[in-house]
Amino acid sequence: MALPSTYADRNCSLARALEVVGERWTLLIVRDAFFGVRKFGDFATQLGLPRAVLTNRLKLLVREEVLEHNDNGDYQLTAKGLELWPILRAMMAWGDTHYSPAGDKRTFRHDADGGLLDRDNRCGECGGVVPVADIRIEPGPGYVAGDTTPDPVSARLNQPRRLLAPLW
Amino acid sequence: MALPSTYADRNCSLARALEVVGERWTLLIVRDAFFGVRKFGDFATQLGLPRAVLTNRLKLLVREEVLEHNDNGDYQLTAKGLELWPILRAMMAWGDTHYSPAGDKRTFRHDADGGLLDRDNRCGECGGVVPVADIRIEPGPGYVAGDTTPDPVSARLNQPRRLLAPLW
DNA sequence: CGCGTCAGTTCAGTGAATGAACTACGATGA
DNA sequence: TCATCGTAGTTCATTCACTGAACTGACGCG
Repeated sequence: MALPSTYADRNCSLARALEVVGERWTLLIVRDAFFGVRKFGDFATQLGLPRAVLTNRLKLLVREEVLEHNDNGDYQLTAKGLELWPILRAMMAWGDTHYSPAGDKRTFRHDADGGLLDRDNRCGECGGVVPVADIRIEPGPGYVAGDTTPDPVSARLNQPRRLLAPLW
Repeated sequence: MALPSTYADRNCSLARALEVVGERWTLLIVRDAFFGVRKFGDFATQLGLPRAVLTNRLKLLVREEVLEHNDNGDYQLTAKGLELWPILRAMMAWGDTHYSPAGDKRTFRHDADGGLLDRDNRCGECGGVVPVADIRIEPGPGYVAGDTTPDPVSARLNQPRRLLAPLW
């Protein structure tokens, strides 16, 4: 979707955004990066996508400065990448609303005071807008235990944890 | 992306949402629906996508109850489809921020009082959250005139207009 | 009846995704 | 020094989806 046969409408910032994060797997990779995944192998394990595709996507994301590939081989979100959070949040919210009748699959809390976050990242406890790094994610009422592949990466991801904190 | 080879992680509402709106073209079709496009031919003209692909995407969106196909052949957003607005808004905002140095390509205003909307759809004038149907969209500072194909559908879309109001 | 328009369908060609196997390379350790 | 292991990719044959152009079928109009 990205480079070959680009979207025609240059006046649409949506089309431009989709050229970067609109391809299959890309947003899931970014989501995993928010959840603390940083290593090639961990992305591959957790997402189960072909390694060749992962290579291409990571290259694109690094080229577009959504991720940076640092010296010890880790892929980490840049400031530009962190700004994708509202998109992920909106998509998860829509998916939860319409495809998870038992309730949200994940809950987001303010790590400092445990307050629930609304969909604009505002804390129900202290009322402030919580920066991404201070968000704690945990399984929500709609979470189905045992429904994930029991790989060690997923196991860690499904523990309550702070966003962006490295997995290992 | 949708049915064949579905995303594995059933506990991720993001993956579930992406199965519906994550395929190439789908979000652009939904965007056009917000902008008032309702007819097969107008989607095809405006997006320049192969008609076979358009057929598939519309079928999927109707099956998922994002659009409804009413008796006179129009495709219109359902309530579930309208709830995709925050996703579109977030993506357009990100695209504008990072790929439109001259400013936003579109501005959103409260049609009643002309107040600028922030990224949560709150009106800068009256302070209320504006429902989608009361949003007026118009070319913003980053809009590049003459950069779109001069088809009649695009021409109408680039006039200031209310969201959801039919094109014709 | 003849013509144009709209809404799709069909089809050959191409490019990307898939899955499995393979390679390159640094760290460990006998 | 050399074998072993884990990580990070690459390669490749197959499958699948997208592309673009042409075609079909239904409806409206004069």
